[in-house]
Amino acid sequence: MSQTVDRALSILPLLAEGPADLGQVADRLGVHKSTALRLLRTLHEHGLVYRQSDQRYRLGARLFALAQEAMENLDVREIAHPHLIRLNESCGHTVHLAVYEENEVLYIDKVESRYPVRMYSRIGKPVALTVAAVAKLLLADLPEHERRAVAEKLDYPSYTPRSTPNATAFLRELEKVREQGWATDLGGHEESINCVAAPIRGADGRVVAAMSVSAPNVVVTADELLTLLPLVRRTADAISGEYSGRTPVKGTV
Amino acid sequence: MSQTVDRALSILPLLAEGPADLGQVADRLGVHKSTALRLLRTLHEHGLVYRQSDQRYRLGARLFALAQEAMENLDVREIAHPHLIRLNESCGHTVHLAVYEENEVLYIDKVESRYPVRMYSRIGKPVALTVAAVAKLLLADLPEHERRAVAEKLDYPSYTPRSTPNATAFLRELEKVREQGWATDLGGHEESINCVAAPIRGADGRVVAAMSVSAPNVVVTADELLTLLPLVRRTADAISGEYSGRTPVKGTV
DNA sequence: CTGCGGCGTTGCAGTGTCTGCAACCTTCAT
DNA sequence: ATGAAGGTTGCAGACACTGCAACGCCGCAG
Repeated sequence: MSQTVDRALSILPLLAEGPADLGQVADRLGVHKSTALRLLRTLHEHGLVYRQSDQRYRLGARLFALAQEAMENLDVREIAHPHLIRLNESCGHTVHLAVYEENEVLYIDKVESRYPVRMYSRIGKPVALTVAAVAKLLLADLPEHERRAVAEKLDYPSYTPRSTPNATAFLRELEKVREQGWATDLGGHEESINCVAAPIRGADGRVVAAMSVSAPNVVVTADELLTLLPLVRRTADAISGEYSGRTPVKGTV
Repeated sequence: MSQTVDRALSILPLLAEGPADLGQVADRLGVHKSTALRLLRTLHEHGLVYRQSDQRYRLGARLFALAQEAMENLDVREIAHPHLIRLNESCGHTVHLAVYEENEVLYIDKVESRYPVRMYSRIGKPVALTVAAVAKLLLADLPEHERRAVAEKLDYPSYTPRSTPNATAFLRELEKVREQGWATDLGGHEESINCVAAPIRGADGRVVAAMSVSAPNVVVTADELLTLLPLVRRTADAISGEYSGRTPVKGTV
């Protein structure tokens, strides 16, 4: 909508790939060097871009701070956090919290497992939509046409033989998830990792977030993990209760 | 430098404070609603801004993803991480890694303590410059005039009676830190928390990052914490060695 | 049901801001 | 010393951005 801003913002993902010098930025934007310079300067003034010692540009510190603040403003996260901790303390596995936004699902909180085997995942990282249990829950709650649109636009990478193969299978899975009110990922993303997930709902019943417990095969089998389902659902429901204002939170006025 | 981009970027910190509607944004920017709308739209297209269900604007998901990628591109962090983990495993306390950038010091990594007492700090959060041990190390390494300029521009909040009171005291402290090659914060930020920190240097000897171990009084006294200094320094040196390419990293070709 | 007020959105004309150019400067390598 | 490469600046012209005003939408109250 706004050419100048559009160009300036296009610089950010470009720099996210790694540092670049003025010429590279100008080329990839398709603008004159002087133009790129002025855009970078503006970004720099706002701290979004940093000029490292070799004169090349990198993403800047304020970006972290902004992301940080944005995160702290997410009510769900704040409310959910103590519950996630408690769940982790009682079962020992990795616990995730995720939300859906604009065709992406991303982790907004994570509590690490209490044993040395760690999962590779990070707060802020986009989630594999087609296989992750939390993604299934969040997508399953979208209005029908939107769900269909998303499902057909997606790629279906075969992470493992158990990955969701295509849109049809995915939509069927979402339908199932929608009805049963919980979801799993049994080795669909990484062969040896299973997840079980439950939805967190707002006052209007819409799914606002999803949480999951993940554990590798070497620690517990899929069946054993599934025995945690009631606990996961209870936790998710407790969070839903607080989030939608139904459950008064002790300690709050 | 570029008015349009400048205005657009000013929206981000504004939204970081909390969601706002079109009118509020326009007012605070001092522009017409239609102008604000177009800026917001552009930000939206790039995923930096999200329109929540009540039509108000919030910071968007891509911001997390960008911050995430930026962080993963920081070589120091990647190299340091396993060392931090190991240090945490051997001493049990909270371990931080921080860098300096444009008048700010911020945590770029953190390993939580192995006991229930947790510190309030977050990756991406700016650090209290005048008291934190890591900040002292990073500022102490700045060229003299810059160090002085920063010191005089700062506020010196009295978090505790032991907080650095003013620029003079701070500069003296920095000089000391510079000479001894390590730093502490003994209850200067939070009465009951002590830190001991060491610098990580690049090939040219400049301080590129600083790491610290923090622990509350209730767990160990300041004196006990200080006995960890050699271990902290060894860890920092090991990281420096890898970072500057002096130590070949096993497992890497 | 209807009229009102608030808020977001769109088309348009004027102009102020951004663009690309070309010349200049610095740094580094030959 | 000389040249090349990349960064920086001033300028005139073009066009993208701005603010306005009118419109549409929704919720609310009479």
